[in-house]
Amino acid sequence: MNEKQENKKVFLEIVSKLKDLIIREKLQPGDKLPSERVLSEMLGVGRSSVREALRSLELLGIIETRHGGGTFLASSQQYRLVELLATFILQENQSIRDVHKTREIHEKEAIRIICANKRLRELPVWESLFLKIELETEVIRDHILRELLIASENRLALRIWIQLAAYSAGALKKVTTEEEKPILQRLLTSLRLGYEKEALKAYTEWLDYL
Amino acid sequence: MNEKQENKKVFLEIVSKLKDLIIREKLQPGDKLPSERVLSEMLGVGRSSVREALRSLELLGIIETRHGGGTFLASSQQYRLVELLATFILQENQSIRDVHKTREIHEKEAIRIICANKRLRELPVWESLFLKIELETEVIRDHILRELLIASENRLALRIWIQLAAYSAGALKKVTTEEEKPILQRLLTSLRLGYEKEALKAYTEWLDYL
DNA sequence: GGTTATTTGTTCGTATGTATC
DNA sequence: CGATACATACGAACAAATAAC
Repeated sequence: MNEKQENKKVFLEIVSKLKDLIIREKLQPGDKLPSERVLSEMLGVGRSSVREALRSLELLGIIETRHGGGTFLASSQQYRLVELLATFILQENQSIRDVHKTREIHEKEAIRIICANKRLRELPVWESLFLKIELETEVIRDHILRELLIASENRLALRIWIQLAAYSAGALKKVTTEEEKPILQRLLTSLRLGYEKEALKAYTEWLDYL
Repeated sequence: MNEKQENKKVFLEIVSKLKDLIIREKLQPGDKLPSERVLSEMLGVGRSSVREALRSLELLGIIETRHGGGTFLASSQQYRLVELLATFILQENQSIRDVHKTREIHEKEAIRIICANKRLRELPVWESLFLKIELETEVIRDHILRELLIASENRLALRIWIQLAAYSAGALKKVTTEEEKPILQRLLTSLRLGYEKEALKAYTEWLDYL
């Protein structure tokens, strides 16, 4: 796929080559990458340049390095969207709003998909969540939302949502209050019955408590 | 409070210090950062470590370096992050179905947002597109969809969509056929009138021609 | 448990190409 | 054109952490 792009910068080429390597070797999270010296020889570049590329990927959270151990594909693909966005890019209100809006897009779509599918509506997890909300004083917001995303059976959307949720985690309330309980239960009940409109309405109401 | 964050990694400390520097000195896009050697002395670290930090920020698009010129705060602060992470996330996620579904999520949401907003509905671009479809034999699908995403005024969603669209570009038809014309025109007309339901229906019909 | 080899962490020196004045 | 400042890139060297035996 990637023809020789004649990148002026060596380290960018290495980043690209590393990406190819990860795909070609089908490396899984936690797998070990070749050592810096081996990469340096393999690619015919200096070790310093290899390090510059590896560091860049490390800052992104794509790889993890252990001193004396080696370099590994990140085990928790949480990436570092959170800190990076927060510290560098997301000073503007517009960007913050975009993150929340995009989260909401995926959450609402998950609700729609579940409502439209009998099998998904009847998953036992909704009853479990209902009881959990009933019994526990605090429920973690994202836990509920994650279940929605998981149930909607779109792994890519789930992955995107996880990144966005990780960012919002710092800015939003983490747990639900007593007030939200009835709203949430209405959401879950509507969901199980397939009442899309009511479910979405409850979801929208819930957003007001953020 | 405490400046010293006790990061194990020097390069991460430098990244952090650079962030502080940018804020403290109130550097604006395009402004010059101290040279590598100066930074190296200022922070009491080796030049290679400084370079590793600078490269990381460069990959993120936060700074730009000009060979022989110096290092500058990036003029266009873009979501480079989205593009970078997208390549990795999309590669891990080998399900093309998920890519299409996620595309559709964003496209449908864009339609909803436009329908719900008078100002967006009245954008001249819809009439232009309508005429274009009328006059030209072939219209590029993604061109139409991109306009929808742009109009929905969520830059993050737009960037995500662009990545998804690029990824699925090889698998889908690129241009519209004669048959699709009336459907598309119905979509655009409904959009301008704010008939969300009809617009979404036309969109769904259009999907069948993919 | 200890020794050795491997690997990353960090710095430094050197040579080279580029930009600016 | 020349001089200077700067980034680019490589490689050597040693420290420190880990892994292997």
